[in-house]
Amino acid sequence: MDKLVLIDGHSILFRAFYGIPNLTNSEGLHTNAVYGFLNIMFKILEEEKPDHLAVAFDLAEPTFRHKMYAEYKGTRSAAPEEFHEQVPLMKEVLAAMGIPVMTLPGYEADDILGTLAKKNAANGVEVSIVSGDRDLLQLADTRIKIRIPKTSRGGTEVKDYYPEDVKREYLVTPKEFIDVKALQGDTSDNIPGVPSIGEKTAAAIISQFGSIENAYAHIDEIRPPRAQKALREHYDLAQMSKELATICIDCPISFSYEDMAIGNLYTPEAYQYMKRLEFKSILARFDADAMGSSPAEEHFRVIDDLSQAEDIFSKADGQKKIGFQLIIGDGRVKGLALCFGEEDCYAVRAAGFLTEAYLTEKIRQVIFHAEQAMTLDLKGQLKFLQIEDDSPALDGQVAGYLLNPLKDTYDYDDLARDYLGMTVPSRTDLLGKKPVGTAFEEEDEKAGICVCYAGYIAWKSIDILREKLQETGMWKLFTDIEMPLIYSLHHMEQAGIRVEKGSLKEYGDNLKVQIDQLEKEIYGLAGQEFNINSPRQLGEILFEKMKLPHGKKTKTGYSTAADVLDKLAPEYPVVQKILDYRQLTKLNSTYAEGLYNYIREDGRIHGTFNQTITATGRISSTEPNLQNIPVRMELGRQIRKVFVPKEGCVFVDADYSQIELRILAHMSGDERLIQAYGEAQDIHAITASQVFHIPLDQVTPLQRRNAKAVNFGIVYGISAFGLSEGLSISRKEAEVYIEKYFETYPGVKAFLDRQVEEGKAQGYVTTMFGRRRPIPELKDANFMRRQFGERVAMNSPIQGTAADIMKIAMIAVDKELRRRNMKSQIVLQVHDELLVETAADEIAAVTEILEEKMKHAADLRVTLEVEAHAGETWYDAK
DNA sequence: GCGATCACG
DNA sequence: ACGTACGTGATCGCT
Repeated sequence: MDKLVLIDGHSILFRAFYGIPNLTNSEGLHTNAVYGFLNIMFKILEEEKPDHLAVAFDLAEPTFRHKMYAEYKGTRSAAPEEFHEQVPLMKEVLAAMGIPVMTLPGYEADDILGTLAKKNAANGVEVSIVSGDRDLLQLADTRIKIRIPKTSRGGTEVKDYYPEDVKREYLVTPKEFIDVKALQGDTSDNIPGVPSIGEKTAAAIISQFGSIENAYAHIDEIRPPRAQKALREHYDLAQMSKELATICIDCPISFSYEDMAIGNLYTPEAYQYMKRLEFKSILARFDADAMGSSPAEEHFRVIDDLSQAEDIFSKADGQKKIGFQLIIGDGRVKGLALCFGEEDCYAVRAAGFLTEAYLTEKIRQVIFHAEQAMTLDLKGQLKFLQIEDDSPALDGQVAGYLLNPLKDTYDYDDLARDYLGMTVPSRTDLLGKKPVGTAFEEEDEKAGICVCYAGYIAWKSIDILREKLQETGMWKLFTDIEMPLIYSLHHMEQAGIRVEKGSLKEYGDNLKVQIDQLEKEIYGLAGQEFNINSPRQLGEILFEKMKLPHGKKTKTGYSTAADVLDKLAPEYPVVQKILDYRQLTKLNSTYAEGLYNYIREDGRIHGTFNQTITATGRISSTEPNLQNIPVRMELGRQIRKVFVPKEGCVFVDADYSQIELRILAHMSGDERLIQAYGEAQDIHAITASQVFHIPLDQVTPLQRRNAKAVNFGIVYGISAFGLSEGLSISRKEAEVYIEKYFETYPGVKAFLDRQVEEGKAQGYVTTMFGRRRPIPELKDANFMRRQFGERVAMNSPIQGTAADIMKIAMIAVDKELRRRNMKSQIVLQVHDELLVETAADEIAAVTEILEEKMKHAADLRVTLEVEAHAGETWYDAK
């Protein structure tokens, strides 16, 4: 069966433009629409596997419709410049892939599509037309499928229309659909229509009468009267509109079926385009091997012989700049990369005389004798690399993170692309899923190349990364905070935290008993067994079978989120039980069982603390996440009792009190807020007192709660909607609160406005310590995303500064503990909290160090308050 | 692999 | 009209 896919170029490009977040390459070219178009196209090609393909575009010049109707506006005149500049680019990219780009003077893309679709379908070809424009539904036919992509939440879904689908949705045939459109009131489209007839009414009238002509012939029978009047007065307009909306199916387009045959899309020419546009996921579709390799590879050498290694190390020793990389796999050193010039790139394999100890000692020497040594993921190598923060080692990934914290990865190929303008094969390109360590050990040739690249790119990017960090004012942040932090995080990971295995098991077993009980009760009340953990099944049981009033509508069904169920719980016992069940299963699977599996031989959990993940500068915690251990609910909080210090130790826990609000006071310089925070212990109460004009001692718990929610809102980037949700009040009331807050603290308002302004002007906002967060959303074509950008502009300087301060404090505490050779060690950092496993005889000293270093990590116009407690478990130390 | 949910700051 | 509080990660069900 022959298959032809026809794409409505402008329409799909336009849709992608508004559907895909703003994207620019390093030249500053807007690329989001092209990117979205290509993804939709590839998706369709994969689904349909057609043998023929073509894309039609409109031309700027007038068409036959303009001649028919002087007022005709033509297609989509009001798109922004960012869209228009992508149209020629799109055509070039398609041409590079050998895909026919069709245009026809005097006609629109629709006409080309209609003509080719009908002609080829008549010859027995299966045709798919891809468009975002529903007017095309008139072309649906037995062998013509209209495919309309919907950019729904991230992914693109394609909705298909054969004639019966059009009938189902609009109650009319494809041919009649033109009449529906013509009858319909103008909806910002380019075609005039009869005013005040909506889609529903128009569809009903046409399904009854078949056409506007016949409807007009029965004008007295038209219901509702409003529509009858409209058609009576504007019948001529409707006819005109019908003519304009009718797609021409015999326009003089000369593309033959053979012209549209799909050849090899993955041409070197197309590859160059994808490279330039930085479409990484699309580049992955190309066979990189066939596209030629980087000339740097000529000088890559694999070493597995001792005497050669000796030569290289002695040549490397004393080099000012080096790139290095320990290759680790299965907890062992498999080799290393070492680079100190374009022609000196080596992958040294650990084998025979080239032992782990030999390699690590040699590289340690080379690093210490260098002025600058760069590597990627230094923390991951510190277990083997016996160096401390007095070494000149720099981490290129962390540098890349500071320069743009929004990326997912900072691998050598990312740095090569972003800072060296080079396209090099990634680890995955070279090795697939296989770990480098294993592949290198097995003498895989490509692994040698991969290892060399790591060293080569680390070496080659030293200068540019330093320059960029200096240009952006982040060099100090890099060298004084982020680099030392690597060592502190490493120490913390090495320390781990002790967990009582037996107690954790007991806790889990206890939960399981209760879960079983609840499960039975829920089945009883529901009248059947089902998977309570499946939101889909649960929704069906609650809102269809049991007919409970459903709250929020969702994408895939009914929402069964806690805030929805909370409202139903008082009235329906089963709902409360489901909430309890959810809580218990969460505690059991994520915490009881989840954590249990991470306990190592030493009785401790050694999680990973990631330094290059968050957009704001915070660290994150994985495998397991030790930064979200329950605390808010008592039952969950009990888990903290299994986190215990080792023998002879207690925990000392110290946390900042309202650090973000204090930072807001300082950064905004609002005198009233600064004074308020200087005086009062209870920040939320004093906010209530000042905002609502009540004496501090007369603030009610409700007023305090409201003030607290407003404070949260301010830090999150205030919006009336968000606050109204948080407080379950109307938007109007929320607006009043916000207004009163800003009247009370005008400096805060000015500060937040300034962040948004700066964000728009510069493309990024900054923390007190110069950390940047780019906010591309502020320039997005999509309103919601722009709005999001504004909230981010308000929040990031605050959250980011808090993160900076905590990092400074953490480094200082860690260094002090080590300087004094103390036995105590930091075991956790939870954003505004440090947990120290403290030797019994060091409690007073540790408490003092924590308070001192945390309070004085930054010099603000308000004091930083720290609360410290000692306890036998984490539960008790809070 | 992604959405829904829920744990934390 | 749009459809939202900021920042994370793990688990589950489902395609």
